[in-house]
Amino acid sequence: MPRKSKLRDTILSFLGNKSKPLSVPEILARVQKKRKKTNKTSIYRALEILTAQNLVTEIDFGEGKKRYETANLGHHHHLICKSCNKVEDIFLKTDLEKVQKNIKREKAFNMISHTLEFFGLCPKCQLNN
Amino acid sequence: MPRKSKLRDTILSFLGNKSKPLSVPEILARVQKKRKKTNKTSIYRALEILTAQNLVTEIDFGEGKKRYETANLGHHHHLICKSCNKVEDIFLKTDLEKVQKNIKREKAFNMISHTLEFFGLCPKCQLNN
DNA sequence: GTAGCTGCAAACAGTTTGCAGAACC
DNA sequence: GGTTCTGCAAACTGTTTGCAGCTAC
Repeated sequence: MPRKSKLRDTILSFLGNKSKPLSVPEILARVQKKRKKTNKTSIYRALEILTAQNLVTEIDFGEGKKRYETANLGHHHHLICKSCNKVEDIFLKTDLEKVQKNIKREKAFNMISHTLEFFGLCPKCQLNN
Repeated sequence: MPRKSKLRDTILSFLGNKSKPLSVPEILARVQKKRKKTNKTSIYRALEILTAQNLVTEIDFGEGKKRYETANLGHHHHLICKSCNKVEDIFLKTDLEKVQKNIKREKAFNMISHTLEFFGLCPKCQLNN
């Protein structure tokens, strides 16, 4: 059983202030402003535990590194601006329920999860062009 | 303008034999069976050109490395088995046209692209449990 | 001959592993 | 006191960069 850990609490508070999903280097930089000697290894291990506890969700925007966000928002997707990199959460009403059911029926594929991210230009960046 | 390149032709032929989308290490291993001294740098640069020419598509299954497949199948998604790692192509009839239109209308977000991958258990692996 | 392609060495970024010491309960 | 957490050093993997030599046209 995991014990109380100040580091994990700190990370959770940063991910809670959700500007956007944070990468390990970003989390490390923020944590080190409070505690200089914090090590990246500890961040990786803390995130591993938080993810296993379903307190944090791992996402991947195809940047070659993972990002993390609090899980308490529930299942959702993201609009990622290719120009300013802003990330907006988006909750699909019907989601992909029907699509997944069709796949299960037609392919006998037992669905566990899916990833769905949208890339484009946010309203602001559409103007600056 | 790109010239003719034996390496790019070789890579294309491997991606054409599509077992599943290949990563750079996998492509390198296959190419080196034919030409031992082929360098990974050349693979990366060849793929960069092929991607720019829209002959090859880059995909990311969240493994910490990119994968590549021929673009000639057209836009599609993947069913990835979490047990045996088999990858099956899937073509969604309606795709996400409607979803994307709604987002554009509601959020004024100008959509460029999206990623959508499904993870689960293939029929075979459902039995071996 | 000149632009593009390739190999090699080195660097770089994110991530993982092993071990010793500190913190928790 | 034993288990969990943390820091540090080192390694590992995928990717990028600079430069010199080779190839295609």
